[in-house]
Amino acid sequence: MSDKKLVKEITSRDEDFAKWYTDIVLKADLIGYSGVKGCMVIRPYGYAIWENIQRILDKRFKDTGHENVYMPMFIPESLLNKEKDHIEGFAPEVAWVTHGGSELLSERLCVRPTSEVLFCEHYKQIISSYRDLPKLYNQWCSVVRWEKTTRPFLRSREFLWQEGHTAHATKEDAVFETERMLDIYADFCAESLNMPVIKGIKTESDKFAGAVSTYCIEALMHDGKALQAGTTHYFGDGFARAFDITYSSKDNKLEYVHQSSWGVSTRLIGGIIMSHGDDSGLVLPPSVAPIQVVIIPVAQHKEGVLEKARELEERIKSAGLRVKLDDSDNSAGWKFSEYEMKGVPLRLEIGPKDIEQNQCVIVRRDTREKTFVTLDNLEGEVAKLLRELAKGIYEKALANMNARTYICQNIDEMNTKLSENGDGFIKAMWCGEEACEDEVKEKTGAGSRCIPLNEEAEGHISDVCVCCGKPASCLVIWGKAY
RNA sequence: CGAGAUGUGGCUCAGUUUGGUAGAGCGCUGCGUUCGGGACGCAGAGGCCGCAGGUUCAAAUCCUGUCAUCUCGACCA
Repeated sequence: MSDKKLVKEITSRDEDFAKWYTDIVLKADLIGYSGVKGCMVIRPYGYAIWENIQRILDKRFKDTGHENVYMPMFIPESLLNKEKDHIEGFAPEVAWVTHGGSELLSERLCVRPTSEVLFCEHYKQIISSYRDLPKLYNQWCSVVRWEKTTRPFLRSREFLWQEGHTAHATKEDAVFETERMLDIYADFCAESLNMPVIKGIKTESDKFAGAVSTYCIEALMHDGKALQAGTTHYFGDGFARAFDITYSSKDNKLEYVHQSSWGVSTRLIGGIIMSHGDDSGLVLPPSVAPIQVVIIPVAQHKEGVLEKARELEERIKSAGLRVKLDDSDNSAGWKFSEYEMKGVPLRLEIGPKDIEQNQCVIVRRDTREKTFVTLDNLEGEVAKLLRELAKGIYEKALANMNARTYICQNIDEMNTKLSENGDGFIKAMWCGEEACEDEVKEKTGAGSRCIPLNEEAEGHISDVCVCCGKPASCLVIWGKAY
């Protein structure tokens, strides 16, 4: 009955995933469009999710010794040009500032698409001894990339992110940092976003411009498309050589530093939406949900109901949770739908009948399961339900990923699996040749996502390349990507 | 960047073919009745039809350009 009304509101997820996604970002009040293509207004409810992501990650960064800084948003063209691979990779999508007021600038400035060169220039100034190392800097900022096709959160021209940039004395230290941050990202996705990811290395052709190796975490969305949720890079001493960042070692030799960089962006919000959302709207992971519990008074005009609701609000707040009491005069049914759209993990209903029996009703957003909770143990039950919901949506997302992961021996099999079961991850062996990588993408639509790091778990499924049949060098996860 | 579609009160859209006084539903405001899954009645407010040119006595409607949104490709966090 109510379902009929709900389906009218947003497009069914399985009918048209792309439209469903757009409906959610707009109707859950996450964003508004602006007058510039690909630049979105992040509204309070959407921004609050980002603030929670920031708060949790920032703590993890600081706990591992990182410091926050802020770099300028403009990069002189000559500075950007210093590292050849880097500029070649980014040139097609940088935005340029050419005028100050009506004056033509003597050198045009690019709006940062990423800040490697700024950090390098600065590191050159402040690093001179092995005693200055490591430098573990991070910045929270926005960057601009002039994308051709744009989608809210997934690919916008300006987006918010954090970028860590570190300088180390040795290759080992820099590689350790690169892998450590990848682990932090993967843990964060699992624990705080309840989104399972696969850790891997990008192939040569997919590497970051200027990197020796690029690591990534890849998540699988509900529709079977892959989303790169985060990335870390090991730079070797390539940037150090281009920018002349050297230090004197203990034995007084001049050495180049070894560097890493790593980032996650507001794209994660897109990942949350597409991992957990359903036909009623968003489903938010408790750790980052702006509102974890919404209290809906039933028959709130009746004596004692609002008072009781406020009392429960205060108790839940005191327990350290984010809670909202909706005492507006919308109907209870309207509120139910509204907060389902917004993905609030738990809904607490309190009405005259409940008060009589010293209880309330708590409904889980993901399963819609109703629990009658005695008020004596309210805080404990709420915390328990939030934990269970977090676990539940993680397992659901993991089950989706597993169900949509196919092991294939050849290209025909890849196409068969994709057309029979829908998009997903394909595990198949690869010889290491770029030509085969391209051919697979051309024939199946699925590109290489990564070479998974967790080899023992991923397994060795064949001795030969899925494409050319020559001896294989590694397992690759293939998939269509956002 | 290539192909296609769409821009009309806050939202969803009708009106454009055939030029002639800007419409509906929802939402919003006020009052009253309601309240355990998107309540109802009555009375109101709100739009130079994305923007800029052009044709015409007259343009939401025809023409040109431009911007934005969506879809599909190519390219990319």
